[in-house]
Amino acid sequence: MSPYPVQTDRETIIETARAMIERDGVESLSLGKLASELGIKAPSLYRHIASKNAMLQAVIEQTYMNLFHAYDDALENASDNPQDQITKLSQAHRSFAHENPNTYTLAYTAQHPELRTNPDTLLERALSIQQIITKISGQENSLPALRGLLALVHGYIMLELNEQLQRGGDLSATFDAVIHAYLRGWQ
Amino acid sequence: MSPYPVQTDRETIIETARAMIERDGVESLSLGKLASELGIKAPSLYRHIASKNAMLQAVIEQTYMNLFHAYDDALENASDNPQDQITKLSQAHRSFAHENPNTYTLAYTAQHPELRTNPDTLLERALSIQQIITKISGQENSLPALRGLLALVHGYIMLELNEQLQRGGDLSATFDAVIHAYLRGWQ
DNA sequence: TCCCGAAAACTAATATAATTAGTCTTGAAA
DNA sequence: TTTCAAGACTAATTATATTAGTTTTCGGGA
Repeated sequence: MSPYPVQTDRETIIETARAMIERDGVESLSLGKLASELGIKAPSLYRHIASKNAMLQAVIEQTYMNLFHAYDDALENASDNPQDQITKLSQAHRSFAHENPNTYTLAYTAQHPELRTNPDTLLERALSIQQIITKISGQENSLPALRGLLALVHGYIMLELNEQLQRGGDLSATFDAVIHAYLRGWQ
Repeated sequence: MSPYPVQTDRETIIETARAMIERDGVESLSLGKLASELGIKAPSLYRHIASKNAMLQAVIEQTYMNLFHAYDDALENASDNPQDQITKLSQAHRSFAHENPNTYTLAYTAQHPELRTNPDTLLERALSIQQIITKISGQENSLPALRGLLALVHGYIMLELNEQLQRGGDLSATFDAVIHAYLRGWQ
């Protein structure tokens, strides 16, 4: 299977890159530093990845997978009350973003089209959350209500991460209150 | 005032950079291309700007100024009904982002702390919007309600710009409906 | 056991970018 | 007319992504 003194493989590269981005920010990640952390030289990376952008794309995809895993954990700890499920999912999303601010931001603000994640990956998750929302908003409003929820959760997090909510107050409690108000508006 | 055959000045540099970013994206803006568009060589830019980051920071600040100008225009065309005022402001914000997607995204996702805009610049605007919100949510909830509104508007726009709302439907109408539901939740 | 091919590493080289150092030019003011 | 400072220029440095071409060594077949 593996010839030579194999130093690394694609999976290790992606995970190392992910960790380095999370630690130091995307801006400061170069293929040289990444290779060095892996004990190889930069050009050797091209045996495993097509380009730096392709590598970033893989990091973004992995980040979504990790986020979805956090969703799963959250749903396991939720009651069968839809309001509670949405709250738990939203909190899980926010916690994930706070634990992984740099990769989260990377995943959600990928400029280059080349870096965008396949929508189908996201669709399946969206549908299952939409089913929960339907119980609150009704069938006819479930897509708008879902879109607004995602916008609210993501927007709140981005404002926090960009330090644009600096006027004090308990930001966790405010988050919960805002979600609650939003859901009430659709009932 | 101006010695030599002056080719450019700071204001022209910033505005040209802003236009180029809007046209081609931040990623593809180099000081070389910028200088070339201005008819000079890259090192000459350093007579007017301290660094590329300082220049980006100025572009971001200008973008906020332009956004605030759009707010002013919107309020002139609004009735004295707070619900109407918030709707008009939100629509103006969204329109601005759609007309200036690249600079809008740059302004709102500046990674480097070096690029962050002075919070005081934003505070004055936030306060005047908060006054309007107070009439809907009441005094005690006005800060959370304001934060949620900004999150909702910004988050919705970012999802649109990142092409994460691809399942059809009238996105403008949905935006209005989502804002409306949110405000109802705080009444 | 030996050899050989392919995977995966390496070195060298190229192109693009940001930035710094040092020099030249010229318009305005003395 | 002389001077000087602002603003331009060229040359050089450092990083970085990427490509080309070369070397190494293991595992499987002769």
